[in-house]
Amino acid sequence: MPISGYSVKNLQIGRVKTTSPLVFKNQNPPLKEIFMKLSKFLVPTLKENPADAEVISHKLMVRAGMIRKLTAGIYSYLPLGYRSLRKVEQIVREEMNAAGAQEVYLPVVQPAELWKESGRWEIYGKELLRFRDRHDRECCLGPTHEEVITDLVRREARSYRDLPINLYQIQTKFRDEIRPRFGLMRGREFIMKDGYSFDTTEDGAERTYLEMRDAYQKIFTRCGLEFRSVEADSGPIGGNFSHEFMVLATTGEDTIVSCDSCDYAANMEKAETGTRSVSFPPPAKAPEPVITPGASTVEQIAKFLGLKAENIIKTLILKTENGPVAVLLRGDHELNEVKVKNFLKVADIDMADAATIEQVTGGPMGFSGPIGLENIRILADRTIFNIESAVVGGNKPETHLINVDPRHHFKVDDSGDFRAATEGDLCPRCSGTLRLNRGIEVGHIFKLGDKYSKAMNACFLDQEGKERFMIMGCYGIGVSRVLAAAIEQNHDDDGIIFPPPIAPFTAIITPVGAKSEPINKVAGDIYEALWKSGLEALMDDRDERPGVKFKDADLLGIPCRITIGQKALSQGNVELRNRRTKETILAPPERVVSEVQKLIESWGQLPHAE
RNA sequence: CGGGGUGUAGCGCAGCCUGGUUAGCGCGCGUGCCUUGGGAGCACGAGGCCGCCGGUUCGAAUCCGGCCACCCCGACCA
Repeated sequence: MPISGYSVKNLQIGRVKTTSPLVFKNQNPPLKEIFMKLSKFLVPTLKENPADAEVISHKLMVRAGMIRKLTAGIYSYLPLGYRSLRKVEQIVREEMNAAGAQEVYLPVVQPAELWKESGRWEIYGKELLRFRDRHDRECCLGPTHEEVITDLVRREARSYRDLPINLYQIQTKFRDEIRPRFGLMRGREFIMKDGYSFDTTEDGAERTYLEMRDAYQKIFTRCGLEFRSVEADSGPIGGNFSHEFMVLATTGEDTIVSCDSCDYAANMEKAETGTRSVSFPPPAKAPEPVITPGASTVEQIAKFLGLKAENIIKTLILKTENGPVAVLLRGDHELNEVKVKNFLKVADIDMADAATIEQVTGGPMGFSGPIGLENIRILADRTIFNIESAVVGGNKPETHLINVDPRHHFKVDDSGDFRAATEGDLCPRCSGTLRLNRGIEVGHIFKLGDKYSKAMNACFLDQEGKERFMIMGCYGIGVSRVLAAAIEQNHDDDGIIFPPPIAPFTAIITPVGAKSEPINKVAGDIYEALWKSGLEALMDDRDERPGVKFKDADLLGIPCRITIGQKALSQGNVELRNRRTKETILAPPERVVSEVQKLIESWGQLPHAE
């Protein structure tokens, strides 16, 4: 049934006659949005969870009618999902523009030649979807656009006068993931904002990097998300020029490490650990072998000898392309492979197999120790030197050594930080304590240096007329993943709780109870008033029972629900309900706009739902 | 790619082991009545190449073989 005062006829009244194709009249609000009726909107909500969904954001997005799967890792966005997606896009766009970046749109299909030039045709692996066109030319679908952008800029920017330049696009990417999962979180086709900067100097590139970092802070703040920017491993580039932006959510796949008293934060790969050194007297006893039958793991040895894992030093034998190395770690700590890789400057690290261990140590797997270990480089995590009396492997079957003092009883080649950070570790920057949290990576910024400009000969002439390589940076945001992450972070048992800036609508108007002319009239008036003040409202004009409307409104996660029913209306009021706090207030219709505005403004001050 | 699992109505599932009339159930959908503040009730109804191909059999959703798709764990990766 039509909302009182609104019919198709009214729609015509608002139509602007364009007198000339050169005259563009901007309408606010856009014409068609004046008719946001749920009865006409494709929002197929479901009561039950889809069988193939594992994570909450996937379940809720399907149930709320935001997305539908076409095939593995590939989704269609329905009107509601697309509205939210475009909100995220728009925030990204505005902040990128404000930071001086320019929007472009690059091809999805790319020629193999470019990828061969950068060397990635061979390196990239099977995630790069390759195919041939009718002329049998090799092509691929763009998983990222370093090659294309570098090619563009090297052709068009020849002088330092053309630089710096920072270009970005918001576009569909394709990565043929081995196992797509978690809905939008790890799809094969996804929407990404990728940006690339070209500077003339290292200093300039670093300035651009910091500008992008600021822009990213603004973007995720504006999206209404709780996030951290964390230091990430920047591999061969070095320095603090790789940051990941993580949305905090207990369901996140990544672990982030942050200090509880300073602003240090890093991902697990990068996270350093602080140490205090402990002093204790020289050893009173000499190492002594003990027979440890069948006890090869740290847990077994600790149990067998009746001590804690932290009194044990475990000796890991690793294989690298430059031969095996030994790494000593405290029994309760885990290896951080990236730290070892970076320290040794090697590309590959693997746990050694039993045969290699026997060959290197002379003993079986599970009984390796540093004493008597020769012809192998030994790295020690520095925490082992705080163990006064340690247990180590004996390099013989069923044998360990006790009473071992790491400072006196064996030698190591290098000591340093080689372990994974753990909850409660000392902060590497201050005297605070490290905490571990789960997060979802939604953005990554990276200083590329001249990796691509060198490979693809992207040069410019400097003031002296000398040819130099451009210094690049790249900056990604998983736009579709932001949406999923927002839901992982903001939901409850009833459904999604969208932060207002990325909600598909700000308010949903829910007329309930027996149909009556006054209720419909008020609903229509409120609807019009909200749109006129720039607040996007969805009218639930369906002929459904109140329970159905309430459940759907909760599921969709629209921040504010305005209920118009007989009871309150007889007192001259309508109800406004905050999706997040579930608080309901009464207000007369003419105050609805200001109350909705108030509700939205108060949103940021509240703690997040999770 | 290794291991495990599932394909039956739009969605969620039972039936399969032990072959046998017309393949069921819940939700959803259509019509009518009734109801109207948290996913109501009653009645009637529409909707199925039982994933695909082949085999066994008088007879296959059911047994056998092959293929395809999807899901989970792992490895991999952003």
